[in-house]
Amino acid sequence: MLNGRTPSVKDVAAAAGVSLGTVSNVMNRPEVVSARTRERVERAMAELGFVRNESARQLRAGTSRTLAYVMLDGTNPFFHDVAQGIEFAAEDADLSLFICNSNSRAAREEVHLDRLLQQRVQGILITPVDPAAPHLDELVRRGVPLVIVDRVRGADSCCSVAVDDVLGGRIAVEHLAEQGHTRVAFIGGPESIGQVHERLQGAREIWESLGHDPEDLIYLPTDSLSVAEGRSAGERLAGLAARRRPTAAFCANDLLALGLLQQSIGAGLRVPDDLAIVGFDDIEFAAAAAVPLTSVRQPRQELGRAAAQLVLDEATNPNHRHQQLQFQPELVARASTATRARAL
Amino acid sequence: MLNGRTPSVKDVAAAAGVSLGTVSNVMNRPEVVSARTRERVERAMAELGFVRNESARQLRAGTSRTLAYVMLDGTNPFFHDVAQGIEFAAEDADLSLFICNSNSRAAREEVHLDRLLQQRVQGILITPVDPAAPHLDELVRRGVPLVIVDRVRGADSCCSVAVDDVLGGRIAVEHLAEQGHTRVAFIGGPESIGQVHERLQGAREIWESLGHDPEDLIYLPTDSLSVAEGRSAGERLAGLAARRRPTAAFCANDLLALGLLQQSIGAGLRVPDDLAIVGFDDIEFAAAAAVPLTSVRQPRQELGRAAAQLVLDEATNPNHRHQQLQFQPELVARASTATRARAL
DNA sequence: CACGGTCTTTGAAATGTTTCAATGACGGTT
DNA sequence: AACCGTCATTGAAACATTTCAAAGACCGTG
Repeated sequence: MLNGRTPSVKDVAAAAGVSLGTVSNVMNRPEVVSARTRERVERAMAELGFVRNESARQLRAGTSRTLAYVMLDGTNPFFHDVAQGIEFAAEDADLSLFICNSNSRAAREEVHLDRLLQQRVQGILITPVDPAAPHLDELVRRGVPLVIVDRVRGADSCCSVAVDDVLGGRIAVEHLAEQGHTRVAFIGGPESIGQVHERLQGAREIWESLGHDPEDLIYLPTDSLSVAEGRSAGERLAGLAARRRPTAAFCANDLLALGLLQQSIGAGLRVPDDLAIVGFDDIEFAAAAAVPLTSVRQPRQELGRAAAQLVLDEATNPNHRHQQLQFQPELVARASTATRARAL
Repeated sequence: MLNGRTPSVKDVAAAAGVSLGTVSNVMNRPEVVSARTRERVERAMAELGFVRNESARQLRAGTSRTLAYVMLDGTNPFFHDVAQGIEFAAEDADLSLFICNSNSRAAREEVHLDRLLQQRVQGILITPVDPAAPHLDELVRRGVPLVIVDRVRGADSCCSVAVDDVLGGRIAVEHLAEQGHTRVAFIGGPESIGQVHERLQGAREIWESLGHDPEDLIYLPTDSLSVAEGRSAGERLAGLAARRRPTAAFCANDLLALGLLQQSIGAGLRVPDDLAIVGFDDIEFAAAAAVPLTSVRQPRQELGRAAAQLVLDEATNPNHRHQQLQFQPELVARASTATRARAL
């Protein structure tokens, strides 16, 4: 029985008594081969347990059947939701999705990109550590279909899909202001992350346009966007003099908000009565928190799906035009900012 | 400039004025080629922007450079931690990791496995929907290195890596009993999942061996292991007659526990005073919950790492023996079961 | 019965690598 | 000057597929 080797089209052809080209036709254009031989070939395949060798196929056909997503941070569920969206789109297009994780390390990201290039994947989706990194230009120069997810690049040298983060900042703070808060903290960092910068910018814009004193929007910087940093920000918040202490906090993402929530409750504060909290992303765990978290919702799966469609367009449509898609975020109000009678 | 085509070894050879075999040597056994020509070839590669075609390499060399993990449920962070562990091991072995997600659907799992077979990946790690599924046998028969993660298969037809779930159930309930609870709920399901079954079994064993009435260990079945199901179990719990209502709950995983916690707090219960809660897995969000969750910790990354090592051994070591590795779980006590004076 | 047309099947080339036996170059030793 | 050994390079075959021009088979028509 083929002495162990895994059977090739040649073996199938021999078993079915046809030429090797015919076997290939059965797989790639079944309509061209007569019903009788097709059936014979298919039976031979089943009997031998034939599995097409994708490397050989790709080598000869010159086209890969996989997409890749390089995600930024595997510990943040947000990116998995994006990946899920991409996966659905890939499934529809009958492609495989290769998921990599750079863990926010530029070096790792580069290794992954290099591998993907070697693999000749059909397109790359990426949430980069640094959208301006030169190795991304490199991809563009090479002509690899590329879409930046949840970030944007200066020049429109490639497609990107993102959310209007300035607007996100505005609606979060507007919501807090409506609840009567007059001193609000913004928690997030480092500011070098575009997202953080823009959410803060939106927050400041609306705050001032509502006639509040810029001094009353307090920026508490963090080193990263993690639960632990949220806790530590909570401690710093608690350490502020009572008359300077904010009654509400807007966190640059939900992980921070969850950390802050935990620390606050642990310290005996009531949420939202003593401290109202707004997060960003609206990950599943935001709704599942002890005090369900108000959050600025990003259409996470939609983001992924749209990105996949763009990359496919670039890969297949000869007169593709790069686009910078922008989605609108939307506020999901929950208990962590619930309205109540507020002492003035 | 090569009129658009991406350069091949042939182009590099021409540019460097050497034979094509020499270029290959530079990549695969640099020690055999003289320093001068090696340098010349490397310069040519850099100038042309040569990237090795992995399909061709794999086709000829007959060996793939990637591992694959088919995860069961992308919405559960537990599996991402496992994946992370695999990724580290793969990184050490200089391999790529292909991550797929079956979303608990057997059909999707099968599609993924088929693709991976076509890709001729070096080995497959999987947390299967059903460990007894025939398509897994198929893989074994084909001789694909295979490791089952976080489940076990009856016969030792392949390697597996798991945690002692019976023990996990025992230590969870033992802990609750030590805190003085005399009526405890077990929340989880469906029981057809091996994990659930064994954790329940462990719970019952220790409960009875401590001299408690089996009737006082109340089984509240759920349809799945999600946050939403946890909430719904909480409602059922609240609906029980006061004299039958448990003072503690052991949940088959952390998602359930998080849902239960949220529902309970929302309903005005104090945790742990009115209801103590133990989860399972110890995902990051367990510690980050409003009331930090006591949980039975699985060594998640270790699980992945060990699984990767097994699959590599099977792939490379000719006298590999299948092993069923079992890790010990360990209780991480947090506020959700904190000791307090208990009314008897 | 020759011709033309349609529908199937075939055979060979091509894809980009790796591998390995064979060749070549170069010094040093007799 | 002939010979030998070492070290570096070369050339061709092989891997499993796809593609496409060309050949064959079959049938009806004139």
